[in-house]
Amino acid sequence: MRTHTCGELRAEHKGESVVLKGWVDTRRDLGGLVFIDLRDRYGLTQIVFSPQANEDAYETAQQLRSEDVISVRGTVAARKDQAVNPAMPTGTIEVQGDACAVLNVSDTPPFVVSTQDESRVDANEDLRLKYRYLDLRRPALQRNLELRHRFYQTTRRFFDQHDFLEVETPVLMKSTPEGARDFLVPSRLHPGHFYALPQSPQTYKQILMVSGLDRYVQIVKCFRDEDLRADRQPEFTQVDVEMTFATEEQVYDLMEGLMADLWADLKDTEIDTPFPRMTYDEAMRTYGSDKPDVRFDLKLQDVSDAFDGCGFRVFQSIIDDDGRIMALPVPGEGDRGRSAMDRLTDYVTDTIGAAGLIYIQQGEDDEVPSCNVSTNAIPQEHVEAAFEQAGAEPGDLVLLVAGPTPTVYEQAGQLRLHMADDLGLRPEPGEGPDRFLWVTDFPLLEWDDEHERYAPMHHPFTAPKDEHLDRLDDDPGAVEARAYDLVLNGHEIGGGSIRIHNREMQARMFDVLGIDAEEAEQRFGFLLDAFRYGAPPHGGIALGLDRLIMLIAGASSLREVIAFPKTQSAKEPMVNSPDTVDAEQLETLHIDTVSDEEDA
RNA sequence: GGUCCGGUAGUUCAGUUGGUUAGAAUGCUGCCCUGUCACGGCAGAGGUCGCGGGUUCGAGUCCCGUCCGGACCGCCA
Repeated sequence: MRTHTCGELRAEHKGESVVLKGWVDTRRDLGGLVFIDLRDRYGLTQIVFSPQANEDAYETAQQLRSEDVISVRGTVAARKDQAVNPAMPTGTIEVQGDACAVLNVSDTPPFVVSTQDESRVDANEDLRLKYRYLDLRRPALQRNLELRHRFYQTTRRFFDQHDFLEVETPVLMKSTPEGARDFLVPSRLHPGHFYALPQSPQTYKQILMVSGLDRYVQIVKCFRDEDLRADRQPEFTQVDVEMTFATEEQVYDLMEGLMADLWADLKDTEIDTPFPRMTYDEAMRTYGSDKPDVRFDLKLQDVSDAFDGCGFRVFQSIIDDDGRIMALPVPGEGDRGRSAMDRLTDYVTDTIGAAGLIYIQQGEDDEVPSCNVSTNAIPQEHVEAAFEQAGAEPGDLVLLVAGPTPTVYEQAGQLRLHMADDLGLRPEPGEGPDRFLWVTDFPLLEWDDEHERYAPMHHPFTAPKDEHLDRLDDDPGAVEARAYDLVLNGHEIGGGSIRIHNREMQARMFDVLGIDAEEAEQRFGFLLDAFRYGAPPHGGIALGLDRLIMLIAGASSLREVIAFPKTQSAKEPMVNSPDTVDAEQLETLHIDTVSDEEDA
C-alpha cells in the first residue's frame, strides 16, 4: 500500500520506511547509482537506488524508462547540504530504495511528459490532444483542473449559503427557433422528431421560478453548434442562476459576492466591490465593444462634427447617412513612419474590414498636424479641428475609421485592441490587474440585416425597460432592455436580465420578433401557459465557467482548462469524434444521410 | 463561407536564388560512469519533407488543389 504521495515527504520524515507509487518522470543512471524522480499528482520525489542498498532493486531501476509505473519501498533520508535541491518542495530528502516493482511499463511517449525542463514541454497541440492522457499528467493542466474543482466547491458553497437550490434540468430538450444553431438528437420512438441539446436551460429555469423554487442555481453543460474560437467551445459550462423577485441590483450584489469568494479562494486576492458600471452606449462609443477591456486607456472619440462640411466626399456621404467618423488618438506615435502606417492600413482593410484608414499625425518637430489625405481633399482647418477634438497633442497620431453605426464602433474597437497589443499596453493572460465591469442598458433588439427584421440582443425572454414600452411598436431599435453583462479584462464572463413574466408582454415580444402566434404557441406554449398561473417577477444571470477559469488560470485558451476539449474544427482527436455510425443505427433512428454532392 | 500563419527525424525546429548524400537540439538504442537532479561522456539508429497534381534537366524550396492544426472575420438569442 502507498504510505505517502510523491509531494509530501519532508526532512521530518527522516528514517521512516515508506512506499511510494507513481510514474518515472526522469531517470539519471550514473552507472553504479540510479536516481529516479517519481511523479504523481502531488509532486516529485527523488528515489536513489544503489547496489549496496539492494542489488535487485538497483538492477530493476536500471531498466526503468520514462512513464513506467512503479512501486518503491525505501527509507527517507535527509540529503547532505550540497545535495539539497531547493527547486523541489521535497528537495531536502530522498528515498533510498530497498525494493522496486514495475507495475506497468510504458512505451516511449510521443512527447516528453516531464515538465522539469520548460524548454522541452512544447509539443503541438494536436499531438497533445491526441495523447491527452499524457498531456494531463503535466502539472500545469492538473493545476487548471484543480482550480476548476475548487471553483465548483466555492460556487456551490456560496449559493448554498444564499439559499439557492441546485436543480438539474433536462439535457434532451427541444429546439428553439432563434439563437445559435442547435445540436439535434434524433428520437428513436418518434420518427422525424428531434430533441435539441440546450443552448442554456433558460426556459426551464424560468419555469422553476414559476414553480416557486425561489432561488435556483445549476452548474450545467450547454451546447451551441457555432464555429469555435480560443474562448469558445461547442460544449461549455455555465453557472446558471435565477431568482424570484430579483432586481438588477440584487443580481449585481450576488455576483460580486461570488466573485469576491472565488478570488479569495482561488487567487488568494481581495477584489474591490461593487464593480464599476458602464452603459452599452458608452462602451460602444468609447471602447468600440460591448465587452471593453478597461485595463488600458486608448479611448475612442467621435469626430464626425469636425469633418461636417469638409467637402471630402467619403466622409460627407457617411455623415449624411447617419454614419460616424471615429478617432483613436494614439499618444506619442506622431512620428510613426510611412511603411508602418501602410502595414496598419492593410490590417484595417484586410483584417478589420473597414473601407480604409485615414490618419492625422503631428511629429515632435511638426508645426501642425497633417493628414495622409491631401489638403485639397480635406482642408487643413478640418484636419486640425479633428486632431483637437480627438484630444490629441503634438507628437500624437490620430487614426480615423468611418462608416455606418454600429459597425464603425466595432471596427474602431478592434483597431483599439490592435494598437494596444502593438504598443504593449494589453497585459498578457494571467498578468496585470483584474478589472471587472458591469455593462448595462443594452438595447432590447438589434437589426438583423440578413433576415431584415429585429432580433433579440440577449434572448426573447428579456424584459424591456418599462419606460421604453411605448416605443416597442414604432421604434423598436430604441427600446432598452433590463439586461446586463459581466465583463472581466475584455472578456464577457456572464450575461443576464430581468425576464418577462407576463403572458401578454411575452406574446407581444414574440410578435415584435416576427414569431407568429402559432409558432410561438408551438415553441414556447409551455412558457406562455405557465405565465397564466401566477408567474412571479424574476431574473438572473449565467456565468461562463470555462472562461472564468481560463482567466483565473491565466490561460490563453479554453482548451487549457477543459479536460477533453475540441479543436477549432470541433473534433476531439483522442476519441476521434465526431465519427460515422452503422447504417443499422441510423435506420433505428429513422435517419438517412446525403452526401455533399447530393446536398449541393 | 472568408482572411492569415503553420505542417521537414519520435518531438521542437533550421534548411540560402530551385542544384551533390536534407541538418541541429532533444528523445530513443548500446557502451562507460557511485551523488545526480534537464547528470555527464562516447557511439549508433532514426526522414513518403502532410497528401495529390503541375512547372523544370532538377522541387523540402515555385504554382494549383486538398487534408490537418492554430489565430481571426462572419457566426455565437
